[in-house]
Amino acid sequence: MKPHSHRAQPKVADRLRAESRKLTGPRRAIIATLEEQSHPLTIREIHSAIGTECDLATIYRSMHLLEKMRLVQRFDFGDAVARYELVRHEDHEHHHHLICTDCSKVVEIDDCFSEELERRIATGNGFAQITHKLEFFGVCPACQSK
Amino acid sequence: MKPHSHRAQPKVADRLRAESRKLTGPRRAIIATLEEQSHPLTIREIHSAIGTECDLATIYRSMHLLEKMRLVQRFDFGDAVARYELVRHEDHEHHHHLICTDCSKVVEIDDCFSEELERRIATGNGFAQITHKLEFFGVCPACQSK
DNA sequence: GACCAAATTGCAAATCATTTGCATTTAAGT
DNA sequence: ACTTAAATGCAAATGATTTGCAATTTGGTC
Repeated sequence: MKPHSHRAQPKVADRLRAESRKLTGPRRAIIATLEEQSHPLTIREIHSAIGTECDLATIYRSMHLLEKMRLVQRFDFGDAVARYELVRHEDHEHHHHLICTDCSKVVEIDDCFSEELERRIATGNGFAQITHKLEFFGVCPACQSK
Repeated sequence: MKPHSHRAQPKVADRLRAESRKLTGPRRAIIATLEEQSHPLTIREIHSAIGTECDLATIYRSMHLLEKMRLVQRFDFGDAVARYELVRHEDHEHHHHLICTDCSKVVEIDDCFSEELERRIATGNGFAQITHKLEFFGVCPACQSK
């Protein structure tokens, strides 16, 4: 049984409709795919999970839209490939990852440094609307014993 | 007068020689260019600073080598472009940036969260050799008043 | 100071991720 | 069913980065 399967779809449908966007076949498939995975997926991974019934360009365009609507979140792991994760709960939107530099295994990290540091950096430099990107890298247990 | 001009060259020359690498014209030019800037430069910026006397491919190759030798450091700002900064002091190798999302102005940040957090994340997940990438984004003072 | 081998370069062609133009299709509301 | 804006597929374009290969350099040697 798929853990969260199709739970987000109605919510997504409403959000799309609210902006006179459409819940199309490809978009259903993309969201269903993201729902089954708890870690960020690349466009290519989404594409092969869906099964080529949908063009790559369509996925690129959909991800841009969904990102702008804050329904998905984009992550950059430093390789030149975008990864996307479904936003399941608003309060979980902010999180990071721990990526194995050897096998690319991804662990979700909920810890983050204190907001006080961010605030200090913002005010110290006069910047507003400050955010940050943070990802951790290391060698996972399995790869350490190779 | 250029602040740090040509100060790193001899050190770099030694490090290269130690690995039977060569200090060539293009490499001198690349390093000289990086020395004049305190913020990370893209390959294209380095190329146009040097003045086309050197092929783009050569710069790409040199940056890979210099990065592997830890003479330069690569940063990713989330756009699909690599940026490189000269490593001036070993003790300053670890730092981050604050980037204006409007005008791309870059401010160097020496603050970082406590190593304790990193250590907790590492041990908590059994990972070794842990590192992290962290960059801040916001709107700089100048762009706030536009 | 010439000589050699290995390292490096320039140039062009190849990759890879992502974007875009355009004609055709489709979801949503009436 | 009808209309229309939104979305899609396909192919071609972009942009960053990489790579093959022949021609040049650099650093060490005699």
